[in-house]
Order: sequence, then C-alpha cells, then structure tokens
Amino acid sequence: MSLVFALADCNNFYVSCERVFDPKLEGKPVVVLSNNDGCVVSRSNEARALGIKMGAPVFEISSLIKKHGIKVFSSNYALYGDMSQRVMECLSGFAKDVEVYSIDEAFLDLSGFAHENLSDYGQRICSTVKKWTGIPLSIGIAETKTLAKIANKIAKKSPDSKGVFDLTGPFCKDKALLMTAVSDIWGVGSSYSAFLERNGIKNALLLRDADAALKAGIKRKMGVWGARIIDELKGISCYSVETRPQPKKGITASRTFKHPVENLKELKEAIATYISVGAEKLRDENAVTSSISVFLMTSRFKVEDFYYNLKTSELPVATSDTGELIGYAVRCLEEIYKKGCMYKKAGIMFKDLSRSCIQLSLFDKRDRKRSERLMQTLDAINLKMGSGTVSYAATAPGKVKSWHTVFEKRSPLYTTNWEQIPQVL
DNA sequence: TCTGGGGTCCTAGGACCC
DNA sequence: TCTGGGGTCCTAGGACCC
Repeated sequence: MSLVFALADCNNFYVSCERVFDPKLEGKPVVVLSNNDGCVVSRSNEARALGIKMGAPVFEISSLIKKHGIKVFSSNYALYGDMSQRVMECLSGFAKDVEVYSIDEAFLDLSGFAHENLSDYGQRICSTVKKWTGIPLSIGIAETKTLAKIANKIAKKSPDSKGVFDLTGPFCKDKALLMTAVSDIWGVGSSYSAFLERNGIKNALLLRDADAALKAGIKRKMGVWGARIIDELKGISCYSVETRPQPKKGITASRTFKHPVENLKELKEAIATYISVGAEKLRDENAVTSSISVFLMTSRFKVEDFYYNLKTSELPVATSDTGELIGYAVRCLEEIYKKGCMYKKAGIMFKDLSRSCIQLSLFDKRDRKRSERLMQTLDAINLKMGSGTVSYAATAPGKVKSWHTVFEKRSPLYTTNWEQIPQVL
C-alpha cells in the first residue's frame, strides 16, 4: 500500500483565533505579538501585504501600524492552546492516525484512502474544521511528509486550490518542485540554503535530481538530514506519523524581562518563578530531574558589554519538588550573578529526566513521600482554582515587579475563564 | 527607549579505556 | 627519524523546527 500524508496547517493561527471572537477583524490587517509585546509572531495576509515581516520588532513597524490602522494583539496563549485542542480533536475524526506536530499543525495518515478523491476529502476536512471551530486550514497531500509540507505551501499560495493541494497525482509534481525555493523546503534553513545556492541548487527539483558528486557534498555538509531530504523529495518516506507524543528530553523555562534587572533579590524571585513553571511541567510529564541549570544574560543587542553565564548542578536525588529545586537554583544563581550587570533575561533548564522512579540515596534526609503529597495537593488546587492560586513565597506573588512579562493588548480569555466568556446580546 | 520561547537531532572532538 | 588502533561515552555547538 502506498503511503499518503496530509499536512493540515491553520492559516495565520493566532490571528485566526482572535478573529473567531471578533469577526470585525476579518479582511483587516491584524498582528499578534510575542511576550512583552516585542515582536510579530503571527500576521494576517493583509498585514503581510503591507510588508510586515515575521519576527519584526514592534518599534520598527510602529509607523506602519499607525498609518494603516493595523490591529495589534498581545499573545493570549490560554486562548490559542484551547483553540488548538478543538482543531486537533476535530481533525482526529478524519484519520486513524494523527500526529499533533505543533500548536497549529498536524500530520494525518491518509494511506489506504486512495479510493477517495483526496482533494475532495481535504476540502471536507477544511470546511468541517472551519464550521466547528471557526479556524481556516490549508491542507497539503503527498507521499512523504516533506512533500506534504511543499503541497501545503502551494495550497496556501494559490487561490484556485481552495486551501487544498494534492501532490500524489501523476501531474505537476516536477512543476511544484521547480517553483519551490530550496529555502522553503522543510529542514533547509538559512545556512543550508546559502550552501545549496552556492552550489547552483536553487529549487527543490534541482535538489531532488542532484548528481552523485553533488550528493556527496551535501552529505558532508548537511549530514544524514541532507540525504533524507533528498529521499523524501523523491517520494521515499523517511518519517512516519507519530501518534503518541514522545516523552520530553528536557524542560526549559525562561523569560525576557520587560525592564532590565540588576538586583539579586529580584533575580531570585524570577528564577523561583521559572522553577515553579518548570517543575509543574516536570510533574505533568510524570518525570523527575537530576540536573538543573540556571542562566542569566544581559541584552543580546548590546554586544559591547554582553554577559551570559550558566551554572549546572547535578542533584544527589532526582526530584520534581518545587521547593527543593528552588533551593538548588538559588545557589546556582548566586554563583553566576555578577554585580553591576543590567540583566534582561534569565531561565532554568532541567536535563536528565527520568520517569517517576526515584533512585534513593543512602544519605537522603528528605521525606520523599511527604514532598510528593505536597506537590500533588499544590497541583490539584492550581488546576481547580486556576494556575498560581497557591505558589511559593520566593516567587513574590501578587507584587508588581520589573521582571514581569507584560501583555498590554491581550484579548479576553474567551474560552477558559467564566468571567470573560463572550456574551451574545 | 523598544528585539519571544521552547524544543529536537546530529556531529565533531575530547576523555577515557583496553 | 621513529610515536597503535579502535571503541564508547559525553558535551558543546550548530542547525533546524514551530
């Protein structure tokens, strides 16, 4: 049986989420910003047409925003996460195997659907998701994931595709690859595309049909990734649809501060906060960590006096206890803290995760059972009453701090908070 | 003045061992 | 003058993804 993959990708996902609850935004230029309202992370087609680039800092486009009356939103992760779940649930009804690839993308295994007209089937998926969730989708269909990605891009670009492009048919595959720039291939970023272009490979067709000598060069520069990309372009599938989420290998929690912070006490509060976030994720994964790292940095845009430092500490007993981890983290922080720096970002990392079987130490004085019960209670309360209901004093809850992330233009929590649910009048 | 966050995989090179 | 060979494990860094 020949393999068939579909890539379903929400169009301008964050912007589309905002539009579901405010239909007046339809047809208008809209952007959604990153934390601290720093950069553009999602933009409507209208905003794109005005020349707004992905990742553009807000201060660089403020005149464009004013001139064209672009609607601007802070990130509303609670809303996007919830909408994403709805879209994924909806998609899961259309294929036996669905891989949630990111917040706004999923791969569907459509192998064995060959008797159907795949384009029509794709259309049905799009219209159902739109009807049930309000989110517009594009779908690319092909024999490999890499080709499905390409098909998806074409579906988004060409208006007469009506959001679906099927690359499994005998026609137009070469043409599709010819019009795909190497930099648009999944797995080819800025460094590899510069390398390929230097070697005369400007599009996906030339890459697929590279001769032996060129392929050897590609293998040298890009490793097995390069070889797999070529195979996938040829229609030889190297990646399957992964239905079960893989256990995490590491957990990171870090934030850029709204205002620079110099004071050690405040940095400790920030670090304690990130530990709380990370430890909750850890317990959510049913995992414990035996390695914790803390890092600090000043603004990476001020290269003259840039300072970055990271301290890793190996734990005698693996744990997911927030309080215990805060203790270790604070000691790491004290070691890397340099007085006089204006810190702009800090974070923590957990590595060496293991799944909930704690290797006890002979000299361990801690009551592990008690700690486990405490964490379970903490998580249960925060789940029921809202995140942050109970927190450690070390995180300085309830106080306004200069390291806090700001979201000045955030839309209401339409779907996850009873107080903010939309009303139909 | 102002510039996000969280991941994965692969490779090269060093340390160490027999 | 001349200085083995190969295996494993770990880490840092690069590159990529969304």
